[in-house]
Amino acid sequence: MNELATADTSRPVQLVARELANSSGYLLARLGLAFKLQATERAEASGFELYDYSVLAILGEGSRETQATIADALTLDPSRLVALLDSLEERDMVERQRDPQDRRRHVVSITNSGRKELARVRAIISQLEGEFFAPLDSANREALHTMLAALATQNDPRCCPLDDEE
Amino acid sequence: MNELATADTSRPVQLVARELANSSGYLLARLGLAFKLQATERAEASGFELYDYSVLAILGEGSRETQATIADALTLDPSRLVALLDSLEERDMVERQRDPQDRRRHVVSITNSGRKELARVRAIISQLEGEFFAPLDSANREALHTMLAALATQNDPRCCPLDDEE
DNA sequence: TATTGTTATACTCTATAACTATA
DNA sequence: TATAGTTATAGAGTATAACAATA
Repeated sequence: MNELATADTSRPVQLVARELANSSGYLLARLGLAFKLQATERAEASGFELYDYSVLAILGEGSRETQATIADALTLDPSRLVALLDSLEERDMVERQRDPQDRRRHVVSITNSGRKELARVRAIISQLEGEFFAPLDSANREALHTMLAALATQNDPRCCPLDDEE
Repeated sequence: MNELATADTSRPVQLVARELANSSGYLLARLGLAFKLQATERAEASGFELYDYSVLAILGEGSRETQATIADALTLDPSRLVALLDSLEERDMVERQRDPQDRRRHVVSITNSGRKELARVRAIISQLEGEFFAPLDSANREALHTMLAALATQNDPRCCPLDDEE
């Protein structure tokens, strides 16, 4: 139940301060949060946590990873990753195996079922992106992405190390 | 102390999944959060909470506001606003007065001292923006802002109702 | 002794619900 | 009875610290 929808008769809609709306940083933060919330909402409606997608995406690309490297890539505390992997493993999307070389390590890999589920979440997020960026035409969307990538590269090189073309 | 800085010798830097880095939504969320964290950090280093800036910006523009309208503009629960205003009032940046028309209401207004402090935070955030968006030249920065405003308008019209020029 | 993954603890944040004073 | 602002309560989320197994 959205209270904003019911309040529109009682008082005029309060606008964000112009000063903030004129700030690209503010818009960036606001839109970024909005996108994340919507992505979370849709993913959860289909039985995924948003982090599930990140984990599956990493495992779907790279070779088999150890928990420490996954946590590192996600900038996530290893202790938080445990519950995520427990859940993914219960649902047969990933497998944990002891590394014979170093029996302290768990080698995590994606299962066939996990790849199918990855395709499902990918489609959900992709659909959302289409809607979210709909106000921009294709050329502008590409220009936006290039600029965001440039900012991300400065902000955290781990994000977009080389401007490699898709 | 950033642990990433100390770990660079032990293992190769883990990169974000390409699939995520290629998503504009992901970059938006990541950059938005990064900007907010940096803004929070700098503001707090100067004795401000980030919300202080929002409140002061609203009061600095509009006429005198009631607590409900401020909370509405910030999409903040009125109960959370109380502590914010308490703090601002203690520091003589805002004043609360009973509305004679309706003694349940508090009319909140910015003080002269508050205007000076507003100028200070504004400068801090403005400086950060300059650094954060430095990878883009002036024309691109403007193009980016226009696109973000278009997205914000779709996402929440309360944010940027008309594309009014600065 | 140090490291990997795991579990337990404690703390912060915030949403919700009660409460008061006015209407 | 309903509303504006305030205070109190409780629950979620998470960072931190302890832990067991292995190196």
